[in-house]
Amino acid sequence: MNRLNPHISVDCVIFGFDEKQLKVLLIERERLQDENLDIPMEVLKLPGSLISDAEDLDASAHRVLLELTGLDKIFLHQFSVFGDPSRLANTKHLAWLKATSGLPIERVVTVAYYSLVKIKESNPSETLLSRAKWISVNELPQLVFDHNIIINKALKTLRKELRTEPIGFELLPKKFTLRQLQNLYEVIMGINLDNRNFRKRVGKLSYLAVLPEKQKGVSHKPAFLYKFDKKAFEKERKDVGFVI
Amino acid sequence: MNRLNPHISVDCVIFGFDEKQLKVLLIERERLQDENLDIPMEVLKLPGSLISDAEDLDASAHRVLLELTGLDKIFLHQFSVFGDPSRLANTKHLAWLKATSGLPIERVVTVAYYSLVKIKESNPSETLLSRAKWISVNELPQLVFDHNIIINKALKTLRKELRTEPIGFELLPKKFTLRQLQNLYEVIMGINLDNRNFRKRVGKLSYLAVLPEKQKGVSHKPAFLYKFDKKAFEKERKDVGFVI
DNA sequence: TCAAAAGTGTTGCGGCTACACCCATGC
DNA sequence: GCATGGGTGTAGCCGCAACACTTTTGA
Repeated sequence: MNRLNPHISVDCVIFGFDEKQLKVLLIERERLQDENLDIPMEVLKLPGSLISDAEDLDASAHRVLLELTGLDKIFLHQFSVFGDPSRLANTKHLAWLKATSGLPIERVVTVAYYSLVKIKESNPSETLLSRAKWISVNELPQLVFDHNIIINKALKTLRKELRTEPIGFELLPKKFTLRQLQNLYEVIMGINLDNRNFRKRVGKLSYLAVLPEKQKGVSHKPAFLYKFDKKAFEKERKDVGFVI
Repeated sequence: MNRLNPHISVDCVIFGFDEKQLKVLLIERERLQDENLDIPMEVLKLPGSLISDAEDLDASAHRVLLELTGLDKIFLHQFSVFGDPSRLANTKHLAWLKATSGLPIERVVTVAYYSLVKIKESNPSETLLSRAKWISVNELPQLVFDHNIIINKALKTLRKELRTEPIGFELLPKKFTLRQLQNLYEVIMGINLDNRNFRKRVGKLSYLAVLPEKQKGVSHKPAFLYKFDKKAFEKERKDVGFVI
């Protein structure tokens, strides 16, 4: 009863932020034994997996993520489904999938998740480490199947959510400076923020708590460290007006 | 090649607004020939269907909707996937599904859409008319499978989208009064809006166009009619600041 | 002492809220 | 003429944008 279900998969777009760039964690697919290396074929893919029969979708996605980053209980949101009947039409990619799964694949509908991880705290398992790569979202190569489309939609979703949900913190270390937070918003949203106004704004947030601690070892005035206070956020959350 | 795919379905939460209440279009399921009417069983369900093999997900949802409302090219958004392995666990419901589909159902992952329709312009086909019912979201009975959960999530999604997207118009007649628009927001969001301020606000919107026409046959001062100008909206759309 | 980033206040403007009365129509 | 909902203006407050200099540290 714990067979793989060859009709449904999950794919995870795992975002990370390295202080300068927004990145995505991609996997170098296995080479086939008889692969003809003269015929070039995309080698990078999103981490994903067919679901297994008795497994919930969210559980599948968590499993993929745990295997890949060593991280448990992290931010993970289902954001879309991709089910175009021709999404696996690329014959090279399909042959690869059949060979590696050992299953008779016909049509696969994939449930897409996006995840936010703290790059420095992630810890890929040994076996995957060598095949996993953080790639900047601005320098994505052609990926297998429809994975570029999936990432684009994940990015759009992330930008939208970031405007209304306090999820930026998920991409930063537990303790972070206001400058790091500002950079994160600037990079992901593609905007510039006035430093003073930004500080005034976030200074009012009850759920952004300053710590009695400063940066160390920087060759300039060290900044105070902050943390996201989840409990304060849950308490304070009040939905504001709407925009028509 | 156009068999039904017994692993994946679509379900549509079709919202309508009747000036006072937000409603959902539900279907009375067929009775089984040998159904024991002494054993009560939920009779209402969301309109939905297994997808067919060569059909895109969106196309399936559009098909369901066209059959049900006679409406084509209407607002339809995929908003979630429900894939809990035990979502079909209710043995009565499952027996019913097997009997009506004639297929060996094991696990079905369903892709959920929500749709906004103008109740008065919808026109269910003869065969469905008698089995389709508009039910207020405040008076929902127990439905089959996990359909109550699906509707709740659709409602949450609708409220969220309504705050940032101009989709309320989809629920109103092509020509509507400002009072109708205000009622719609008040009912769906569960808030009260100051009439003067509401008018001032929407008065500024370039994409809300007043028509040289008034209501007729009302026993009070007739209101001007407005329409949503989609082109003006597309042009004007500029993403505003973000909320952290 | 220099380089690099942290941190800080004020002013003007525009948008939001709160609030009460007259108007046009059908009956 | 009365009941019903349509339609209008103002004043105060708050939040947001614009803008430049001093401070603290390591090298």
